[in-house]
Amino acid sequence: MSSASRLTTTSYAVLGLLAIQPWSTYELTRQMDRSLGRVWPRAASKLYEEPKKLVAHGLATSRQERVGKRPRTVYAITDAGRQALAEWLQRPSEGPVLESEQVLKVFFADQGTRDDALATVAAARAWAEERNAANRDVGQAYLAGEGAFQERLATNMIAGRFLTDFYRMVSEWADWATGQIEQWPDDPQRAEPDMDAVRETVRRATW
Amino acid sequence: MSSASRLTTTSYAVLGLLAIQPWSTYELTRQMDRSLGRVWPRAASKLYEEPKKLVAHGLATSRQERVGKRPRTVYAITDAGRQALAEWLQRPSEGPVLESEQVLKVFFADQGTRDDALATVAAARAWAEERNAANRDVGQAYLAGEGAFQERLATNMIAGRFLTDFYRMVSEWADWATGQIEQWPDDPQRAEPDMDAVRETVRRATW
DNA sequence: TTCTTCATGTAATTAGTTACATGATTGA
DNA sequence: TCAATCATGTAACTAATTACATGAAGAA
Repeated sequence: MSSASRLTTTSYAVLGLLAIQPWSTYELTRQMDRSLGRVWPRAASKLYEEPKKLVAHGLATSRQERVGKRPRTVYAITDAGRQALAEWLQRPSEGPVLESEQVLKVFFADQGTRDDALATVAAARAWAEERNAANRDVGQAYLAGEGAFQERLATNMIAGRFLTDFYRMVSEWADWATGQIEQWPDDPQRAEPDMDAVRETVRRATW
Repeated sequence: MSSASRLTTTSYAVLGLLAIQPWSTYELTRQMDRSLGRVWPRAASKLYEEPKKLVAHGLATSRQERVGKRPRTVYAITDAGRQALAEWLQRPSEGPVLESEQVLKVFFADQGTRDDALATVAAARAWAEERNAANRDVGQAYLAGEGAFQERLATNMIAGRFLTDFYRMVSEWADWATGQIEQWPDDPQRAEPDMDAVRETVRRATW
């Protein structure tokens, strides 16, 4: 019995990190902040829970260390863990899930002011630039031979490129949206749709 | 007190729909499926809960109708609701949240086979094409003058364009990734990073 | 008239977050 | 030596999901 509850994608995300090397829980949270969290964001406290589940399933082992008189836990993957990870990699995946409060607000922009809408897309642009800069720094570190886990560069790059493309897309969309909204009158309810832009958008959606 | 718990972004998403017109709960779930759900996905059952909260806060009213002898509830926004919505539109928003099991798997692709990785990116591409087709159909309906809520086209288009751009980006990324992975040897652990591709990616990230 | 799908919810469960507590380390 | 930050967790809470139940309408 013991069951220990089903493994989720988050469990496998942690398991994947353990496949690289053993980590203490805190180190796992650092990795989440830096890399993994961009495509699978979870709160730090979750990372204190999930490895226990992996241990209960026999996919990881835990070892107590101490720092001063304070204990800490370091987790390592088992052979069964590597096998479970490999099986997971063969299974079909869910498509991307996107949540954007900003786009949601743009969708309802006619209920607010034109300036609200402009501020919202400007915030989206700022967000994209900031994320992009951090992401680009990682890439540059690799180019300089300073990236952590150089041996993982081939896979890292493909995921990193996804982020680069995404941030760039958000930024370009924000610029385009700014241009559109600037053409609105003060009361967005009276905004006339730019039919040329609609046509161009439909064309862009036709590959 | 009564408090009725705090309003979340999901509450405002529903409130925004009610600002367009009154809807029954089921109709709200339809809208989620069709439009809103692409940027703020929530399960149908949530849409049976949230409007009650809006009513408790005085932001909406509910009216019982019947279909046969079966009752159903139709919600409408109040003036206070419109005001709350307008205030929400002025507030700062969270940036986009992206979750991708597929990119996660690519990140750990060296723990599986090359074919697994190819299958995963192919699935991402298929997902993007499918979503894109549905999204494009909406745009084409508008062009044909058949879109629902033509008066909302100006705002709809900006949100719709975000989706178009996103699906396109995913699809192009998947093609690029396929080309990269095809160069890997059978065992992805031995994959040599394509340094030219790294350089090009860093350049793309430099605006 | 029965089966299927559409429609309208409620209940049970869970995955995840926020808040809290506290020891260790560093540096002003 | 005091404050701030890094590190290590647990507890309380909640937002959201899945599962379930059932009536109505339309199709076979």
